[in-house]
Amino acid sequence: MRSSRPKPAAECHESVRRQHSDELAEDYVEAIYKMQCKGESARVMHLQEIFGVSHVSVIRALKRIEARGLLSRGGRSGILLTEAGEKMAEEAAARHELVIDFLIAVGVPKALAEVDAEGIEHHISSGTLKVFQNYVNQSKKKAKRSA
Amino acid sequence: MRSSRPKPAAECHESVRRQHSDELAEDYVEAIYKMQCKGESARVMHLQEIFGVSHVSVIRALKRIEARGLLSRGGRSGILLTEAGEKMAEEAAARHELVIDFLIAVGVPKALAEVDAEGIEHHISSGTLKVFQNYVNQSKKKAKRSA
DNA sequence: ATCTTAATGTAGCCCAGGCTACATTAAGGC
DNA sequence: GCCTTAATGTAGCCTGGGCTACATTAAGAT
Repeated sequence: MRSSRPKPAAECHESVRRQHSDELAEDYVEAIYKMQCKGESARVMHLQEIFGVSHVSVIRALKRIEARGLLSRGGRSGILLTEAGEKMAEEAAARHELVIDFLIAVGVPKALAEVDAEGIEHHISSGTLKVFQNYVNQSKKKAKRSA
Repeated sequence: MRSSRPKPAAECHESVRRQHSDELAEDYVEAIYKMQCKGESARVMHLQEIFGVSHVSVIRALKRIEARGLLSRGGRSGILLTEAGEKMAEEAAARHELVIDFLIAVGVPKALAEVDAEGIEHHISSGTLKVFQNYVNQSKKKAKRSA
């Protein structure tokens, strides 16, 4: 907190920023989570590759995400998700999977579905997600029935 | 090459930026286009309201979009789309409509579909859009048949 | 013609998220 | 024990997009 800051902003754009920032945070915690699930400890260089950005960008993102209490980096022991971070990661991963499954269910080729899910997963309301969920469930039922 | 480089960047993030910037540009030209269709000439204050940002942000966005050759603002005669701008607007509007129609077709309530379409329309590949288009067409056919 | 006001534009700041270039640190090889 | 190297971290710059506060301009009222 700069002490010289007269609290400049109207509140309205706060939410926009936050949302934007959430996207990035979710992508990161999700990636870290997946690596941890595979037994690997997440490293800066891995994330750098995954997101296709410089290690500097990764480090700064991690700092911001750490400041939000989603992870901690104790020295070089890699990156550890906090409980909140894990929760976010699990939710993000679930949403991600759901979007992919949904896209596949409506006929998008798997590879494309995986790409597009990345793009849209952060922009879908919970209401629409529920619809997606229903749709996927229906599709599965139908598939089972016809099998 | 160090201090003398006014064009510092590696190319890789160019595309990311461009894409991001495209989103905003599309939203603007689409909004302007719609107003023009209704016979109104687009004004800064309108866009300000539509996007819920300050007029300053609108002006700066318009400048950047103008610099990209998508519109021109000759004095106070309002904002005019160039041919390229109109083309972009039409495509964006069509995509927008398609996404809404698709969401509705899979069961998302209309109001929600309209909100979510805003969020995701910029992140959907042309391949997936085609799938959406097919889906919508099928739905319409089905609706007609049962009618 | 002047005055007021609303619309537009400018100046200047903040933050996020890119980058490069340089600095440090941890590990391994010798 | 040193020396190289790869991973990480720092400094500093850019652009985009947000804002407030102030400046200008176009119009309408008087």
